[in-house]
Amino acid sequence: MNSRDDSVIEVLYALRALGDALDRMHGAMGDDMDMNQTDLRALRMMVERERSGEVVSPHDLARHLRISTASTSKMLDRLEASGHLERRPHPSDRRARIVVLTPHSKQTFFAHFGAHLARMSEVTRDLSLDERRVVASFLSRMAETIDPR
Amino acid sequence: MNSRDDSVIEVLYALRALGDALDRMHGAMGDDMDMNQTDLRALRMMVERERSGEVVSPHDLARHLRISTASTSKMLDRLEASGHLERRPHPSDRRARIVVLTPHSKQTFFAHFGAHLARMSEVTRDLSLDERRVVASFLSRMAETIDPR
DNA sequence: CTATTTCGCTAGTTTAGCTAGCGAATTATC
DNA sequence: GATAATTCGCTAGCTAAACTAGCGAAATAG
Repeated sequence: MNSRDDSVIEVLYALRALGDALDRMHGAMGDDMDMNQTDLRALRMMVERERSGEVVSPHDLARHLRISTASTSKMLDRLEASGHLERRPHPSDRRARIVVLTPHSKQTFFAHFGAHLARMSEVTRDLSLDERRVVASFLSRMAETIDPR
Repeated sequence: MNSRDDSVIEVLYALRALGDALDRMHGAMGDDMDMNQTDLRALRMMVERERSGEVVSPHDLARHLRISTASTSKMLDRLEASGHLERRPHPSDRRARIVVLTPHSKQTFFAHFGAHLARMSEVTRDLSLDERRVVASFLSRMAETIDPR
């Protein structure tokens, strides 16, 4: 019983350390790319959304980042001025906009994230296929538990 | 070969989702406790350091949070004013200080973190002992890889 | 013993959030 | 079909929390 609890605590401890490490990685990436954390989170969201073939509206960004639509407008100004994205008309709703990443932005993003990604892949490849399944499912369930969205 | 890569990507995808979820949890905790992210990160660091029996100086906090010592001073002012910590003289270096959490602060922290912790423990308890070992070791190695400190 | 470094602090500036409120477009109600 | 209500993104103005520069006190090096 005691050893069971200890093993749980070890996992949670490692989870906290990982969260810290991710924070720091994001912090360093922000410094390198000369942008703040929110703007970088927006970039990450857009990369992910484009990967899965979805379009992103300013409203989506506001919801995801939990900032006001007003602050989102200013953020989009920054990201547009720095050449990271473009505002485009929404195809069906003439009130709305969609935002799309520029090729330059994606290049910059992966140029800075690529090295991390490679090292993270390596660590993951050390796992067996079964272990990857266990880990991926655990991480997903944990994410879902922590923030059901 | 293809399925191997897919399984890696699934893990990394879940990892990103988890990072997002932790961010959101911390954001919500900050809102609930009416404090900003940096101050909350400071609190988390101090809880952790006290757990492992170490003392914390303003300088330690500045390094960990990657903010200037000037900003750290102001942050300590905030945390002291809100009754979260006390500045104490450093036992051996009369220039320096150490900062300690108040009992009230620890109570508040765990009152807000407790529910999350319980749910996270549950998810972890669904794993077998072997799986916990695999997960904990993976998370630790990943954290170490991402940010060797 | 003097010079340099380290510690935390204050003062003033900048950045990036916030709320309030606007016009334009859409959707619901009569 | 007219009009009322809602939704969308934006601007203006305010505030919080970071930053840099520079200070005095204490510690350490030459």
